[in-house]
Amino acid sequence: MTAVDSAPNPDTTLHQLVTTSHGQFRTIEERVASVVRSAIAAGIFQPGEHLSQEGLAQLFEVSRMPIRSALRQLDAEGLVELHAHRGATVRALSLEEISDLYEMRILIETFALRKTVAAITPDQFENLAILAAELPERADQEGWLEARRSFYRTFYSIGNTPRVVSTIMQFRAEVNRYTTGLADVRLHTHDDLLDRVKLGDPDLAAAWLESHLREVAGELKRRVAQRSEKEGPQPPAGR
Amino acid sequence: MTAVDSAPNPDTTLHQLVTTSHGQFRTIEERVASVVRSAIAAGIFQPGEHLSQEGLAQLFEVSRMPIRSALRQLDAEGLVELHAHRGATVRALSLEEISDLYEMRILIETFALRKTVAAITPDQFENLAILAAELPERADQEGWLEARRSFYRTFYSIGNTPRVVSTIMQFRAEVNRYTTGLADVRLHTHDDLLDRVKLGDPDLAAAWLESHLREVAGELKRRVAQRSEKEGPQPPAGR
DNA sequence: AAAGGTCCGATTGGATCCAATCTTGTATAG
DNA sequence: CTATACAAGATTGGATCCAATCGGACCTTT
Repeated sequence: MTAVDSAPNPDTTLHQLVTTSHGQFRTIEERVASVVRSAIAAGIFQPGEHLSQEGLAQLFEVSRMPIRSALRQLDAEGLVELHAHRGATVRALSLEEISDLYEMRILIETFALRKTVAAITPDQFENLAILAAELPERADQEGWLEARRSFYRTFYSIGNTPRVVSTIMQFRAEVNRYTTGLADVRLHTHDDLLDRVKLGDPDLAAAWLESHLREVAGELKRRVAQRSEKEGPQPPAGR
Repeated sequence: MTAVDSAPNPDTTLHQLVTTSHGQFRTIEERVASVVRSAIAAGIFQPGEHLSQEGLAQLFEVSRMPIRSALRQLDAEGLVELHAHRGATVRALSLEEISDLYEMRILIETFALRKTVAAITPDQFENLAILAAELPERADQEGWLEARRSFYRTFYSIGNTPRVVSTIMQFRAEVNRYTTGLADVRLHTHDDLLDRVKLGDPDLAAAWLESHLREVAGELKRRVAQRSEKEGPQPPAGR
């Protein structure tokens, strides 16, 4: 129950996530993993927060077993931290780790973007443009985050192997919960990206992506820095 | 039992792994995950092979539950593939995916290596030199793979955040099982690496690492290609 | 004889129960 | 008054049992 009560207000959103996730998964653990992943991305479960198996089990109205499986998976994905006999906490990233994550994103995503630009067909481009056009109207809605994930997944899947795409999506998932506040900036990011892709120059597109990611990382670092000095100086993240 | 019998001969090695893993883990699932990870890296469990929960449970003489948790974790790490109600198989990488994995390794590891070169102290260097000197004599022994893993982990931990190190180790773990045959080439790789690090020039060290990884990747691709044409043409990896 | 459907065995997913470990509060000794 | 040791409660790890799903064999039908 701590997992539920600790969320100040968006508790309703959490229940929405749980209830709307019913018919779309083959097993319960997949359902749980997906919902908790989304909840962490949306900031409903905040970094450092303790997630008790019993609380989640009551929330989903299932036993603790699929919860455990889901947490194990999220642990390997880097979203939660599991300590033996002490339970799970939402992983908190230090300023330096966020910075590193963005550096790695720049390296991998520019590598992948070049391939995408080289491989994309007019049909695929049109399809992506439609998806991008649908995104703004879903903003602030419940499926927003998932829709954006889906867009980038199909985008990078063009010209890249599943292994590369999964790495990209994992990095994105890890930083997502820190970027939820910058929605105003990122509303037409997709259009900007597609504009560069349309030109067909891999170097140009890669250069734009790098500067864009660096910009976001900078703003993020600024925000985290000023927040941490407001809450008083404390080591990156007490364990 | 299929999991045991299918290994033609190194079956004994598998039992060695299981028996020698007794006192060093806090929970059974950690033990299982570690042993299976090593077994996949060593080629005892071969790509595409089916791993039954019951077989592994009998092998470790435990219930199926810690097996399931361990498999879930290895699935998220990319070493096995989990299909609902159909069990786990050792993930088989296509030629293109191996290539991509090495490209990503080049990007991330050169990034990390520059930081290591810049941050390393004489004491740390001496410590690593000792570890590297111990490696050749443990070759072909049982703890060889783990010792090498440990070396690279401590190496990259110098000057880099845990998040970066864990990404590197994950990539390494995924390609390890395809590189077990090239031990002759990689016996003094560590010394070569340390030589470059000793010079203190990040660019030089990064350039060497890139060419080295490219060389290994090339040999790997050649080997996989000729093996697949010997076994007859077959799609990358049937599911 | 080939194609489709149905039934049964095998394997995995989920629930309940028990054991082990950690945490917290309390009491006692210094 | 502080610090350490002990003990009770809570939470997680592991085992056993039951249910759901998948695969293949056999049979029926055209």
